[in-house]
Amino acid sequence: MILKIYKKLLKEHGHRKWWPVSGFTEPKEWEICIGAILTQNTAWKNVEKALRNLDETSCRTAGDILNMDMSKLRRLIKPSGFFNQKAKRLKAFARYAIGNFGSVGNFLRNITREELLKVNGIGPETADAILLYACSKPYFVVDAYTKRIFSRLGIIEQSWKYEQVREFFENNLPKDVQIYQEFHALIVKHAKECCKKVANENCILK
DNA sequence: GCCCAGGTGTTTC
DNA sequence: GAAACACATGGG
Repeated sequence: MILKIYKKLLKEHGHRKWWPVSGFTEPKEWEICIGAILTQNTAWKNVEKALRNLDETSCRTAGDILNMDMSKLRRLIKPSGFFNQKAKRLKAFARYAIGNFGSVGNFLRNITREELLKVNGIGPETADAILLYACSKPYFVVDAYTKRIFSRLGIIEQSWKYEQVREFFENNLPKDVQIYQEFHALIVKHAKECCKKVANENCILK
């Protein structure tokens, strides 16, 4: 049933090419990690401005984040909102990756979900976005859109907790990184077009 | 001016 | 536990 919805969305919207990256960081997966933190409860347009500021300042690596003055980091990411706490989160995250794994590459290869969730500022959705899109590990990313769309369809309950929804999707889909990556991207696309807070009558899933 | 956006951590019942 | 709140910018 879930796979059928996936195929319907894929047919409607095509491949989404997620996660969007410009590739200015080293490694390029690092941009996914910082984007995942910056986009917390924030429109992606605003995140792009913050990422562009980092790009223009040649802030390309975790080390660059660590070495940067806090006030400068706050200023650069200001367009993405919540800049005080996000600056702290970026620092904490970079410190964790480098301090515990030596390099971002090593971090990406060896990090576990359980460990990632212990980092301050990394909740379940951010952790799964990093695991799925930066590490290419099969964890399904659940966001507000996912809950809204699938509870409206009567497939899940609005009251389900994050882990419950994630496990539901993972248990009802082939354990396939490509599908998980594509599906989440399609859900975001679909939500923005046709499943906003006020439901669209022409929703293709109805 | 109001509402919303690819959440998370803390405080308070 | 779960509900309420703080965190902040920019676009519609």
